Amino acid sequence: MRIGELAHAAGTTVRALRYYEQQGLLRPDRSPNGYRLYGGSQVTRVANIRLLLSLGLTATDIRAFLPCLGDDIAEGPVCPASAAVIARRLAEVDDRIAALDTTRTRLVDALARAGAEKLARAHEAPRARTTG
Amino acid sequence: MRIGELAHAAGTTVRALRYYEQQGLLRPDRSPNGYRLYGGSQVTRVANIRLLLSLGLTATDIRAFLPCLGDDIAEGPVCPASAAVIARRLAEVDDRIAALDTTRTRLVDALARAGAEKLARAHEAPRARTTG
DNA sequence: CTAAACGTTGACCCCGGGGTCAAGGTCAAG
DNA sequence: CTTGACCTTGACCCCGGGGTCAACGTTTAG
Repeated sequence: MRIGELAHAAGTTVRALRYYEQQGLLRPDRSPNGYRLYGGSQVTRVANIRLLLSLGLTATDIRAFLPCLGDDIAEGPVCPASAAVIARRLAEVDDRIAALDTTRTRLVDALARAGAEKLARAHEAPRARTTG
Repeated sequence: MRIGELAHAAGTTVRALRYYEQQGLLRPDRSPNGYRLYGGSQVTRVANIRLLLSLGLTATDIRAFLPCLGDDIAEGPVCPASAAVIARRLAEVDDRIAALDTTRTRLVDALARAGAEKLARAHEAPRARTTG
């Protein structure tokens, strides 16, 4: 299949596929006229790339998944080589969450000082509901 | 005082101050030779701008704070005009946190499938400790 | 034959908050 | 006069993930 067909099958755009290739995530064959040619398994591969991107991994990060990028990573096992990458990203996410929690507290505080006590109280600690 | 002095006093850079001005957050006088001239109160103003930026507000958002940007917003009341801006930003932060929580769960899950069970368990639910 | 619908590469645009030159004006001290 | 520290505006660079042209080649249908 050619790039347009793959883009359609994978629910993305031609531009994105060329970008993934530029980032070293895809290596399509070329027909004599220069067109990119993809096999059907590349649909899964592209889906995996997009899944990992949605998790906040960068294109560079995803290169660590190359050995298992053709597998069904949403369900099955992920290649061990990527564990370090995931762990690092996880740490970043934890940091981001902690920072946002701090920010949240300060915003609620500022809201209270803005004379919007009702509004502030409504937002007081909504996240507590998720654990208690 | 001139821009270099203010930058030093406010703990930031000349470039940043010019950027804030470009964004409409500062309006210094000009000396006959074109140099920017700032009063001492502008130090607080710049500190406020930087505080709000650190909370994730954008330069555009901060324009809503113009009426109270000279006050001591870290301690005293914030001008009511900015309440809506803060509330909106708060909603965004809540969304971000929720999204990151989801991402976190998926990352831990992926980590487990990567054969790094110990690592995954270590990260299992560290945020639960903050509420329980 | 021709037009449409594909494909190709290359290059500029976006966002946010500035960093980092470049090229030049101004002012005090030596 | 000269040096050096300060100031000015303008313009390009960064990151990530592409969007959106431009200018051109190829294939397919009528």
